[in-house]
Amino acid sequence: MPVLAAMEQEGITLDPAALYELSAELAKDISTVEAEIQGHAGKKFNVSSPKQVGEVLFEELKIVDKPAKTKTGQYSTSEDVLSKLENKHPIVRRILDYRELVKLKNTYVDVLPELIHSRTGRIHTTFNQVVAVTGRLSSDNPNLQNIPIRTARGREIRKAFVPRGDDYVLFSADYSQIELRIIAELSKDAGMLEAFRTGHDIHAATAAKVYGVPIGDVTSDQRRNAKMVNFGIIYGISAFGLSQRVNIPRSEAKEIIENYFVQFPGIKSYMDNTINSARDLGYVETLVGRKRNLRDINSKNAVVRGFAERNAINAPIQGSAADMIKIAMINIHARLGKMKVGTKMLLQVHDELLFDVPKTELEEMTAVIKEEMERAMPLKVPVIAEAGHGDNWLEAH
DNA sequence: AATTTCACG
DNA sequence: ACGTACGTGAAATTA
Repeated sequence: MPVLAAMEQEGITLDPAALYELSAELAKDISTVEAEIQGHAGKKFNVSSPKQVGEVLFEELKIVDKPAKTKTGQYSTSEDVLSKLENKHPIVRRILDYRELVKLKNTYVDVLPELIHSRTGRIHTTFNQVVAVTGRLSSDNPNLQNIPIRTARGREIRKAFVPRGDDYVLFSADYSQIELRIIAELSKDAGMLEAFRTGHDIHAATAAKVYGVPIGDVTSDQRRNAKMVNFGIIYGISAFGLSQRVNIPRSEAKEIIENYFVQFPGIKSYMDNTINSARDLGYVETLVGRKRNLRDINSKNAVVRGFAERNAINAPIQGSAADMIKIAMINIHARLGKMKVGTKMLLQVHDELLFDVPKTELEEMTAVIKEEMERAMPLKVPVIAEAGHGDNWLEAH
């Protein structure tokens, strides 16, 4: 609590001028794209209305025979649906473009500058410690754990988060593949332990095993698929889920998963054991023994039970990573206090910590922060934190 | 107030 | 036959 309170009160500096400029650019692009969409549709309509978008795409343009529906019977126009229909009509790509731009403008660019505190001149979030069921933190009012980074326009927003002054840099340190390292720890799977101990690219190493090729011969497609499988493992994999994400037939996804479990038998048995234990006890535990109750683990409804089973797999993984970074935060905060330095912890984003660091302390802090993150909760495999710094949050990565 | 969508890890 | 990858928060629309 004291660590989070200090971070909340410290806040983070925003460059509002950069966002005002971006807002004007986005406004211009949004009206261009909106006009183009309405041109394709042959009429004006509210492009922000999923209902109206669905009617235009599936009743007027009829771009597909059997449109997907939401659980309330509306046409689904979500990103995963539309991205698969991009080749049906040029309007589809433009709707996705419109959505991206409007999201960024309305959720971040036009809102964050208004939240600069009148006295501190900085942005102050709230970190919630008892919201996420896995033990993660959450951040709200504003949420600073979901600042964009994946698209070009999104990265412009991240650039507006800057150091507290000219003599400072933003310093970021993030855990490398922490959830997969924790699976290696929990499962003790020999192949996964070995992959991390050799320091190989974990997704390439997974692909090499699953596809039966030398690691040097792994293609980018094979690596991408293996990466999706590794994510699937963390989430409690299903053939359906993998087939959706990789866009392959479910039968193919099933084969990949079966082969994965042949290559990593320790993962398979860990998952079976975890679910069986949860059925007996009614809960699962993280590495330091924090529990998540799973009241539906013995449900007779297969769908409900399936959710609980995936929770049983995921919660110890996500939760142990959350425990680890919290321990690191406590130790770092204590150490910074003792050292009487100007470095301040600003934000936590699940596997990343962000700091304001005086340029004079940069070398020292790189060593201290990395060390504390890596030693917070030792595992059977190396725990690696990667650090960077820059004149804004994007460059710090 | 509920639904839909989408931003992040 | 069913409905499905884990965890969040926020905005706009719809009911």
